[in-house]
Amino acid sequence: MEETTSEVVEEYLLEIYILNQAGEKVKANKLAAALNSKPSTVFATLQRMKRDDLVKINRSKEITLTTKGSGLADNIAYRHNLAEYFLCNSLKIPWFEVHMHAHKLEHAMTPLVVEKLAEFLGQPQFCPHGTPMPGQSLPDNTLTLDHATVDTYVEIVMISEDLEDSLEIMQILQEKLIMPGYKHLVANISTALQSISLKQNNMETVLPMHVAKKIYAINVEEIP
Amino acid sequence: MEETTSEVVEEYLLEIYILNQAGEKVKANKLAAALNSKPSTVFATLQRMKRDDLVKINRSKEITLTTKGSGLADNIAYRHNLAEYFLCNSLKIPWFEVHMHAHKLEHAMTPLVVEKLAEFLGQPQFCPHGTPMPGQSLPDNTLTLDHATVDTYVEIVMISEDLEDSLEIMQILQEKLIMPGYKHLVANISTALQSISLKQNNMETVLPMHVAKKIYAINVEEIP
DNA sequence: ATTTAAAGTTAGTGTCTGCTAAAAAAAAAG
DNA sequence: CTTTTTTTTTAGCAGACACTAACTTTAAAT
Repeated sequence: MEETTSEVVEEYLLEIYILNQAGEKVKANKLAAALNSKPSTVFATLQRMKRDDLVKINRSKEITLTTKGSGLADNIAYRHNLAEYFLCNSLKIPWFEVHMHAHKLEHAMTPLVVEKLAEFLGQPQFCPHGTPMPGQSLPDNTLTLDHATVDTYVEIVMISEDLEDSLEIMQILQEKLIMPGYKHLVANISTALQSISLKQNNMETVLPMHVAKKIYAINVEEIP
Repeated sequence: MEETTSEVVEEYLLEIYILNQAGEKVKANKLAAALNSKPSTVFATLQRMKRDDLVKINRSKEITLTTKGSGLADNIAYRHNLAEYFLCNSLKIPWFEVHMHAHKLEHAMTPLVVEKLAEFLGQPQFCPHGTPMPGQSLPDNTLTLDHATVDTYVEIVMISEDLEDSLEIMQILQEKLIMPGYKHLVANISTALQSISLKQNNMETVLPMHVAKKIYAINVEEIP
């Protein structure tokens, strides 16, 4: 009956969950990079997680969460997003860096704290970076910026979780107002340079495609 | 330069700090009981802490914090008290149980979170149980309830940290309004029964001396 | 002061989490 | 279809933290 999940395993669960959400195939290798760990360490931890029925690994080494693992991951993600919301909106910690602070807090929130914090915050439905809380989803017409069309206007809806690990990128996004709710003109897309350029208020931002791919938006009418 | 303190060691530091504050001599044995751990485990951990210059142990086995350990403990205690204040006043988690939730959070608060949380809460000077934040202290005329005088009125100022570990006791204290700010009549002191009885609003509470010793109060004029 | 009880210490284990280095397997490239 | 590169896995090691069981020292009690 004793089902305690260690902090390390919680981090693995969340990372697998996030990579999953992003539609990527999760391989041990990628996990090691994301978790800043060595392949052999990841391997060992995954063995334990397999033993504890948290993950499954198929013949082609793809890692998926079991029902049990998925349930836990859901909960961890919720705690993470709630913490981010609190840090950003209540404590006014800068948007670009709430992720790392929430990452510590998420493992320390008891069920009662989660419940009361959600109440306190007014049951937020999205984290400050636009990630939907469980039960919520992004609009149907959401697209990633690498699929945007030149000369259309987009409204940012979400920054993918795996961009959040890079403080440098996040800081630029904040400076350039590439944040949920803000509208930008898709000024240029260069296949040659593999980049997309956004304009807002005389401010131009050039994003490499691999970053643009991690940013979700919807098409909107021209800014009034 | 890498000076990371594990969660376990942080708990040891805080516990030693608390027992110290209560004026008790800290011995490994008492620590084991307080930390819900085995003597041999405590011994091993203390060795590591000694190695890392966090504690000193003298010939008569008394454990004291080094300057380094004391500084860390101060900070941990501050995080703990800040967390309690937040849980109690912002999240409205019941007074009697905030301790255990704060106990988890205290290890997960980054310096920026501490700073911003303190700001958000308006730089509180006492935790919900009356423990002063660093820089603050209790009134000069503070006494523990085992030294109260019959037929005088007392105003509770602080519940000692080590009572907080007992949910049962804390729940009773809350029910009987034996909380900072509340005034009670010292109705009776029985040396035979080793107990003290408090009265407030037709409500009588009998406390054993060993509990009364952990409750701090000041003498006040009769309740109007 | 000798006995008894309590507290401290040592020895021996085990799990989790990390690492390096090397081997095996799989995928990519020529 | 080999060769090269990448990924996975094994093996071996280490530190933190937890335990039990036994042993030693210290303190308490008679």
